[in-house]
Amino acid sequence: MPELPEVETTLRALKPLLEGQTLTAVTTSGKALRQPVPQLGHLAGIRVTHLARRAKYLLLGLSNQHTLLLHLGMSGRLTTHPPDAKHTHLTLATATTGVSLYDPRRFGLALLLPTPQLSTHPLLAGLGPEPLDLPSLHGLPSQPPPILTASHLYAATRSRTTAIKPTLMDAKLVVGVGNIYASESLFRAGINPTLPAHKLTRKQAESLTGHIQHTLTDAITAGGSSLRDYTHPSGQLGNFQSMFNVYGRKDQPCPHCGTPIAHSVQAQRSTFSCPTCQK
DNA sequence: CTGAGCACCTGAGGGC
DNA sequence: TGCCCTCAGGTGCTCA
Repeated sequence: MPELPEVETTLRALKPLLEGQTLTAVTTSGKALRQPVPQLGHLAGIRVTHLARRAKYLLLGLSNQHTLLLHLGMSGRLTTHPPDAKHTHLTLATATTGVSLYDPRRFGLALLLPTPQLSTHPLLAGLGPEPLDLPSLHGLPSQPPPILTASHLYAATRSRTTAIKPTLMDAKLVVGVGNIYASESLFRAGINPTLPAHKLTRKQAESLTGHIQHTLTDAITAGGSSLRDYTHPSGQLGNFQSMFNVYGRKDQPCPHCGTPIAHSVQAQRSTFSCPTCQK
């Protein structure tokens, strides 16, 4: 499920459940995610001091000068109600609730890192700017990360001959733009996903920057309502997908001009676009 | 440095 | 019913 909007809404849902709470037990499945999950039983009695985010990494600051870094991969969720134990790889229990990392495909990640070394950890050190300035970026032990600007997008694409769509998904350039929102942002900006990145004009860089930011902001607003279903048992999966203009809509009419939406593959990932609106 | 390809893993859905 | 194929929201590695 997770692109940046879902990681962000997950964080917002978990914050009131975990922040300031003492962990009563931390259990792991013993199965490896992208990397082996460390033993975490010794975190019982430790307090979660704050929740933060960098790119799609959730960062749980702990009272023992360590940070629990979590990533949801392709299929991960953090939920108070995991569907089954088979794919529940980590559970953080407090006096009042339990939050589980549920991840069938196991592309996720759980690492315990010394907080002072967080910003220099290889996973985080090379990341590009954040698309949005959000409260979740603050409270990190280091300075808040830079925020995407059109100037950065323009400058950083000058040396890239690869198509703009896979380039947008490169976290060295900008973090948090996944496969769905790369297609959606390019549609909104009217830019062909196959345009070589270095051919992006300054004007297009400005437009694209704005549309990335608006698309993600809209998705966070909508994702809040769909993701709540994962942490609260009451709801069904939200109508999250109804906001997509092109993603998953192959052969359906473009919402602007009615032309059938085209599907292609770039860097082994599905791309959706309007052949008329994105010249 | 860039860019292309592959790898990790499980489950859902379509065609036969 | 079952088998086989393709596809899925991410990221990091290798090799040219």
